[in-house]
Amino acid sequence: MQKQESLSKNQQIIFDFIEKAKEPLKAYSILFNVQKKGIKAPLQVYRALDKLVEIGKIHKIESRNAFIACKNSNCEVSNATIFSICNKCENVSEINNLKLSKYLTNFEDDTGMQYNKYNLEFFGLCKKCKAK
Amino acid sequence: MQKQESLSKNQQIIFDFIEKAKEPLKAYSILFNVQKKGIKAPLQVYRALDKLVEIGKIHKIESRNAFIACKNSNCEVSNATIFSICNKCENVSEINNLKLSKYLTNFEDDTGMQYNKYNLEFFGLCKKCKAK
DNA sequence: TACACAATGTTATATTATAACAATTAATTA
DNA sequence: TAATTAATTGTTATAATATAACATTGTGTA
Ligand SMILES: [Zn+2]
Ligand SMILES: [Zn+2]
Ligand SMILES: [Zn+2]
Ligand SMILES: [Zn+2]
Repeated sequence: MQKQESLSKNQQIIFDFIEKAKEPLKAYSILFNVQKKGIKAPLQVYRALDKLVEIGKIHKIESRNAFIACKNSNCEVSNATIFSICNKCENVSEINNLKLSKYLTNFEDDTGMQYNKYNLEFFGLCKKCKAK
Repeated sequence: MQKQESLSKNQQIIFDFIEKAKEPLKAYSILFNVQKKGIKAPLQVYRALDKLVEIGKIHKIESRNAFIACKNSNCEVSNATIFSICNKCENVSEINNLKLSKYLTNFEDDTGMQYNKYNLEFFGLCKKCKAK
């Protein structure tokens, strides 16, 4: 079977919902909201999420257990992610900084370990919250 | 109240256990193992973990929901963490790379956001697992 | 068509984490 | 030292996140 081009029914439903959202969504919040579309069980959500993460359409924000659509054409595969997270308003956005991503992709430590993936999360206060 | 110098009883018990471990430990695994010391409930573990993370004695590996002792004198406060994670043997170690940590600490994006913390996790195959 | 694999449906359960409230211990300061 | 305040502990219950196991259905390929 060739590499999948299109999403399956459940994958599409769940991706559409995440894509429309302005903030990262939690699995059970997604479940609650797509029940009208016929998705009834957590596992149906988690399976779709797993696949969407795998193919890079969405990313998991590990520190929040939440999922966000990829808006970065540079990371069609989800092996190199950088996020900016506001600790006050919980706004999350994907950072698209070529210099930084190159730096990280090329990073080598002294242990001989071979890296094929990384996830970086920056925390702080966004401009709005800082002003308050 | 001044900044705490010494750990409380529960904090010490749980820190000792994590410190002796060679791999990151999960909260309920810790709970199971310290029950003989009189710690009976999840909340007792989570409270100690929260405090230990806050003061930088341990770190949470977000992608694994597990905790590891800090072995890096550079990050007595847990606001700047970099980990190396083997996806096969699950070995985790803290990376102490001054150049990289400086680069990240000084990182600024174009949104005017002010960062005071970051967490970076690299994934791949360690030397051992690569050889197999 | 026959095969292999991906995706779905369903029920139950495992794992991770917090709420709420009462009691106790330790540091501060008057 | 006594009163005050903050940190820590103990305890029960429950919330939130995630996976196991198994049967079935869809989909692309040979
Ligand atoms: Zn992305
Ligand atoms: Zn904000
Ligand atoms: Zn550390
Ligand atoms: Zn390994």
